[in-house]
Amino acid sequence: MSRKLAYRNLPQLFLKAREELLCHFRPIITHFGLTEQQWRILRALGEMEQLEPREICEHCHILSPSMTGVLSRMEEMGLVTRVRMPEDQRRVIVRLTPKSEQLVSELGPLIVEQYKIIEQAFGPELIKELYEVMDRVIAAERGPISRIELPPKKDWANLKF
Amino acid sequence: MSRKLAYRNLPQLFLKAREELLCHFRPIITHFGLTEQQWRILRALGEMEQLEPREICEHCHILSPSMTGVLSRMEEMGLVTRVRMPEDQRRVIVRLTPKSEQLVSELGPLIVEQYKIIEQAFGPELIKELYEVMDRVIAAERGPISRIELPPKKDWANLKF
DNA sequence: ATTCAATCATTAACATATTAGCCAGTCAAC
DNA sequence: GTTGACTGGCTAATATGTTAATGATTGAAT
Repeated sequence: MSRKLAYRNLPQLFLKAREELLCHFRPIITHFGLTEQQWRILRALGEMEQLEPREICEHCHILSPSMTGVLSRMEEMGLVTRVRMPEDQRRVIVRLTPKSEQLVSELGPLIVEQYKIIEQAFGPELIKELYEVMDRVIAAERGPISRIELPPKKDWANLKF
Repeated sequence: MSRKLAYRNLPQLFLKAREELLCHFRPIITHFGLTEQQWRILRALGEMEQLEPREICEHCHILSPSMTGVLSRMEEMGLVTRVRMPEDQRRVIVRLTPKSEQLVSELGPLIVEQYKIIEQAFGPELIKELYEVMDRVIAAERGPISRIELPPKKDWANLKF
């Protein structure tokens, strides 16, 4: 009874391919004492000047509960400032500090250098295709995809066999 | 001073695209009381009959320290058995249980159904291209890619500005 | 002015990711 | 038979992912 499914695990392939790329950047990022998520946020703030936590979540693909902790630690490290908006006490403005501005200006060019190296190694066409295919996947609407009907829920965790 | 880097954040695009796919499978997996990682392991064991933790780590892209906890919880739930190899007490054999065999045989077809739906929504060519591009990225050798030289390390976390 | 739904950030609880280090078991060289 | 390098699984410590719920704040409807 071959249990082999008809489709290879696509999300897992994404995971593997992503790791394949990231392993070339991780050493650079950790060299500066940052985590990958912290660098995503620094890079976003470097490009957008100022953002609200909610906007950073969307842009960097980090969930809100994680964001709270990440920003707290970054504030502690002196990498960002958090200021409540006077006109709406729920919202917050996040900015880079002089220190992190400096950090980004040093780290950014190194990342770009690494991209160039990877582009040569992978072949420029592959990189181009990558961006293109990714965009097409992301562009595919989430909504209109129908959902399969699920069988009645069993409590597998407590089922005895 | 526009800080915009020359390259879009490619690992982040992978993250987004992966999430775009996974959000169609996650409801199915959680419906059965599983996490995504647990399903990856169950699927692998369903196809390979028996595996050692080290092999599962490679196949499912889960690091060894995480694997310890995941397998412990799965053993606790009665989803896998762990047996030490007599001839080499360091190694362990992991297998499905009758319960999880049953689970996989129920869950697997639902996953396949969802793939078919996604394939129709995305277009079969896109899926095909996806698999192809992913494989090319993964095939790109990790070794021969040269590393940029890093500047002397500063302790950014404690630098005062 | 009060009520009510919606919004934003946060907390709580648990699972996993990541890095470093540990420890027992194996195996080959001495 | 010891030593020493190596392997495989594990622990520890910290950071993040994930889901659900809380709490304060706002704005619109009453």
